[in-house]
Amino acid sequence: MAPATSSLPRRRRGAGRVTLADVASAAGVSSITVSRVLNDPGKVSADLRDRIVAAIAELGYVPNGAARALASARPLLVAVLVPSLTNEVFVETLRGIREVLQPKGYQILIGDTGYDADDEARMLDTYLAFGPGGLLLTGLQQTEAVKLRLETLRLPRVHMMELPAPNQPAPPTVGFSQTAAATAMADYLIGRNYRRIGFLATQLDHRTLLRRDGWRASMQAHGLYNTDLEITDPGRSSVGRGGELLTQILASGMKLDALFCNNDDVAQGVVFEAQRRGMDVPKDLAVVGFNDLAASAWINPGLTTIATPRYEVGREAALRLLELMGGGSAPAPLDLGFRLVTRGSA
Amino acid sequence: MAPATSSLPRRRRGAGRVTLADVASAAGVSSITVSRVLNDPGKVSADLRDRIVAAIAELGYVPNGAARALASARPLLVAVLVPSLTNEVFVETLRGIREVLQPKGYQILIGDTGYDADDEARMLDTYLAFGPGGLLLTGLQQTEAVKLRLETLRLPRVHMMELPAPNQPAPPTVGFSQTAAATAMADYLIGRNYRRIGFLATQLDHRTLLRRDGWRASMQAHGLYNTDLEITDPGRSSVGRGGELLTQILASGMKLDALFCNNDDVAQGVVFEAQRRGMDVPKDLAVVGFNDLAASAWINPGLTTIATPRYEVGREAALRLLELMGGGSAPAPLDLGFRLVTRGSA
DNA sequence: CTGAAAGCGCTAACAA
DNA sequence: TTGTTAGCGCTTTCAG
Repeated sequence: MAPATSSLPRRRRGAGRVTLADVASAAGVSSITVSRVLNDPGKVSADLRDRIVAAIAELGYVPNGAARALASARPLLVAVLVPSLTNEVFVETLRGIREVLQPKGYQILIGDTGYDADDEARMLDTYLAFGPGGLLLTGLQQTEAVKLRLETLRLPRVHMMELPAPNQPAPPTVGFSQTAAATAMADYLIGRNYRRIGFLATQLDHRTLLRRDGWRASMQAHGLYNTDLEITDPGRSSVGRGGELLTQILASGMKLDALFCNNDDVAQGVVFEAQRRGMDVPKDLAVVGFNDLAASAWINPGLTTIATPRYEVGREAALRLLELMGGGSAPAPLDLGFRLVTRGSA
Repeated sequence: MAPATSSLPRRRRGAGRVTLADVASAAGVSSITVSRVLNDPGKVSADLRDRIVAAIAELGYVPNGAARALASARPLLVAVLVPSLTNEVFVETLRGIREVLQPKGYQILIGDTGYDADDEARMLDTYLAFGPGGLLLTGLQQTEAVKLRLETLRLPRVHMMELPAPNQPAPPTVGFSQTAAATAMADYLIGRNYRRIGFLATQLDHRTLLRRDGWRASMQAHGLYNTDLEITDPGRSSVGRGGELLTQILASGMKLDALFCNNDDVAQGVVFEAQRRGMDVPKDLAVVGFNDLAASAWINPGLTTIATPRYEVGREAALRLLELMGGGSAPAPLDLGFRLVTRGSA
């Protein structure tokens, strides 16, 4: 006698994962009923539901997301591209994103572009292959190729952290004015009677350049601008780099009464190094940063800085993306502002 | 005359994404040939290949990952569960993981469990639905339900950061001995003639408890152990919390000559707060941490701490996972060790 | 080197 | 409330 299963098509691939059909036959129902229990339990009678739930548990069934995505054409993923995971700022943005998207059933594919536009382009293609329902991108500086692809795909997307030029057509964006924030900070320093205010720019990503523009605007408006005051270092920002750069500045004989660092990591390093050299911050050198990282309130002296709404940027961007994915129309850019936080360092 | 396409089945779902078949007909070949160009270009003649590549570019074709995963049963994802993305340690572990897995074509699904075993369990189920080829988990303390599910699934997995008890059956693991590291640190302090060495435990995750055990072992071996020396705070670790806890300790009138903090964040906060109070570190109070975060070398005084091989843990764990996914047999636990880094703080 | 047919596991549409 | 049928877009198997 032939084995009972001989007439069934032999399972060729996919070793032996438990499928919907397995659960269905164990519970004595059709697959679609099991599917309903999973997706819309209200549509199945309590009786059957219990039997099916029991069968699922017993067999250890795990739904196959690929099959589900393919059949329903309803995306389960959102791709998020940030420049760095090492940076507290983007981690908090991600937290905001997650808190909005996860309850809605979306999983997040996180891409770390390493501040590199070409890597971003490659990563985008990879992630697109997973059929995400939407995209969350950092900044507005994508490569031309990426922009083109984004346009032709017509995939819902929201850009984060910056703001488009006013009165220009722009993709949905949630952020704040990096430039205005830097101008506010420079104005503050000038108001405190600092005159030789250096700008220390590391990393040189687009947001750093916007901050430098903001500082320049203020300095020029007050007749204090001078090219020498711009100190540039293409390396990655870090506390250590901040210390090293202060050492270089001092060695160069450059005279400054204040130093505006493009971010808090660097500013903290400058403060630590100044301390090590017995300099008094802010008397010998005022130091300010950008972002208000968690530790900035606790170092000595506390760091004067710009508090950026990164968590809120994440939340609001995700909220807008949700609307877009639901068929809503493109929202206007949202400016979430910033806050100047004054502490002992300037 | 009926339109040329009238005999084709009407496309019901999935609006209008460009498919393999579209590319195929544009290039005048069959879909499978296009598929081969994508997956194994060597098997297609240069002539056809060029035509197909052109068609792909022209139509802006993006492969559908769900369909590919479903048809090939070859997983494209690896799920990684870490307790926190805010923690530099895990971010560096992730970097190691990515550097190994991405060149092999795997994308990474990152889960942030928030140090919560139940959330970890939920997250695992969600991620399992994406059909990952393997799992990278932090620690060895999963809930019973999770352990059971992991056993029945027989999904390749590697645990990170800790080490299983010796001579016990254990899942593949890459890490180092948290306990031995803490013992080494306590021994070091004792060797420097510190006697009243407090242990400041925040967060209370499993690795913190292991570190406490290591400290206890050393203290007991030297007859210096005393329950009062254990200071416990269930809140999340942070620089700020470290400062607050030092304040509490001082207010309580407790006398200590050294403080062993369960991680560097907290230790940094303690150092900053001590500084603020005009205390001399290490004379009035020696302070040590755990992990050797980037900033720990730069604060004043530099922090004596344990350098942990988290980047290597990520790399090695990913390498082992790759082997397992390729059908290799379970590797023995790998101990990557640690390094005691002495700086000014103790 | 290229293609036809079948089917991965699930859900949408329609029927009973 | 439940089931039947077809098909999502791709790759596998097997032929040519």
